[in-house]
Amino acid sequence: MGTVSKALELLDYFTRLQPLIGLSDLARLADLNKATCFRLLTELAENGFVEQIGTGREYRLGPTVLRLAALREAQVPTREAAMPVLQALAQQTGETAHLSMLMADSLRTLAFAYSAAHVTKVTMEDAETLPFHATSSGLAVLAFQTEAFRNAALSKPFAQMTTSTETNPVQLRARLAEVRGLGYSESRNSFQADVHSMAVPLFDAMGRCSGALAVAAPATRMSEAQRRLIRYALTQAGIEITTIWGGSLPPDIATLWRLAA
Amino acid sequence: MGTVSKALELLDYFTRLQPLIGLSDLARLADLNKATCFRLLTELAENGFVEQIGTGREYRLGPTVLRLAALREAQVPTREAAMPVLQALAQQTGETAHLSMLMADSLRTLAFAYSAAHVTKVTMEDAETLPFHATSSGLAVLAFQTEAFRNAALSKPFAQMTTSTETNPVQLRARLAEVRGLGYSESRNSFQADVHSMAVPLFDAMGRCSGALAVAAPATRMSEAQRRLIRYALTQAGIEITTIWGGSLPPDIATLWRLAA
DNA sequence: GCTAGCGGTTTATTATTTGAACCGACGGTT
DNA sequence: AACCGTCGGTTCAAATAATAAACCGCTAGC
Repeated sequence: MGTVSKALELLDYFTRLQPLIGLSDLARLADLNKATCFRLLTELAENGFVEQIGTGREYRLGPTVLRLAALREAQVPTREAAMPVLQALAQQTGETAHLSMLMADSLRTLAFAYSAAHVTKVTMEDAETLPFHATSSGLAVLAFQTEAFRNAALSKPFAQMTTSTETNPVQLRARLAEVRGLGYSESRNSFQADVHSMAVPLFDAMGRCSGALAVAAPATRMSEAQRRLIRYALTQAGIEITTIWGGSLPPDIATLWRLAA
Repeated sequence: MGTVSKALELLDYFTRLQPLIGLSDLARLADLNKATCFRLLTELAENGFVEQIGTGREYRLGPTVLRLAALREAQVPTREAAMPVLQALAQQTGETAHLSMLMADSLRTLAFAYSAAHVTKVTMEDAETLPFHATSSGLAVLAFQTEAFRNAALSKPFAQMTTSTETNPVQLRARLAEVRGLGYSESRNSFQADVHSMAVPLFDAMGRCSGALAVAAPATRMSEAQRRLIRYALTQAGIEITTIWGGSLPPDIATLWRLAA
């Protein structure tokens, strides 16, 4: 792996839960020599990708990422453009809606919207990594990737996140085939206990699946009628976001979703 | 300069005006060997910092920057938190307000807000680089940096952007001393002809100046009364944003701004 | 069917990155 | 107050990764 990737991967260790990281900690996390880590951090800092905070000399993400994000949004209005649809989806279904995108082979939460309909709801974190095998979004995205991508993803070990997490690759492949046939995915208590979620894939201009749209609810509220409602709302919102993004639905998905309506 | 910086600087060539760049173009722009440029781009792409677009194989900024920006905003709500103040400032003054931050030794526009009061207005671009010597924001920021920073910035050549641009380092130093004495800066026709702007510095938690807040108007509308209004509105908004950011005003600036009120 | 430029690849050469040891400073413990 | 561990940061020889020129196949324009 090149030096550049090492530096960029350092940025991945900054999370909502651990937004400040010291030099030695980061070197340990990234399994780098402290001197190497220091040099990389210094270069990142010189370019504003990280900055050092007063006491303890810890590092955090810097202001440059804001500038780049503003440019990216101006060119490809991904997040902002999808937000209204996401909010409408949350409102229609009365549950938490979230949008995830494929970034460098991992699926990350890009945005989410809550509904005010219930006090109990599924809560989300920004920029969380979603495991392919244990989330409806992950299944939806993985189902529509190339065989090569799927093989790579399925060859990694799967974390047993709850007692119901499916970790058998053979079973997972069967689930994915099923998802391809239905045009949407579903996951029950496999990421977090008591959470039932449904998701649809999203497609870019080249017809590649680049993310997913999902609705997650406490398992107890997922009645048959509610599942039908969510499936309908998801496919409609999926069409909308794909359109906004200038993407194109594969014909078979378009057909499946039309039948669901 | 390290390899990492070279890669990161590639990202700087993507602008609002040139959001898509081909391999050969970028190599020329960055003055890199095509092979080198290719390798760097590939590493950036593997990490989602850039992505390749269908036809022509051009590159553009990738989705990872959105994720990082979301994390940064969650930790340090810079842009979002300042937006309402910026909008109020534009409305109060009837002119264009903008916010810039120091990123890796260059000053960049982070956000701006227009007023609906006049049809003619100063328009802005996101992520634009503001020259220190020719903008009120640049003067405001430079005035409150360390002597070392100032020397470095003043030793670079200055672009003559309009016929009135001040490019004499000695004169500029005098201007900066004046800005320190006043607590705000002003620039007239020095960046764009017919644009008159005023700016105040913004300070972070360590009391370092990390950005500027400015109001820019067509020169013809800058009456004496209007300048007083803008100066007042700017200092108030400056106090507000500094507070929101958890920053602390240097005591002398606090005094100056209180007197302006 | 020619040419020029494109994105991408290869290769020996070269310069950069690397890691162990080291530094002074800080904070707790004995 | 002497000790200990760890912190952020530095040093320098050894090792590894980055580099540049030439080359490829391809497309578009003429």
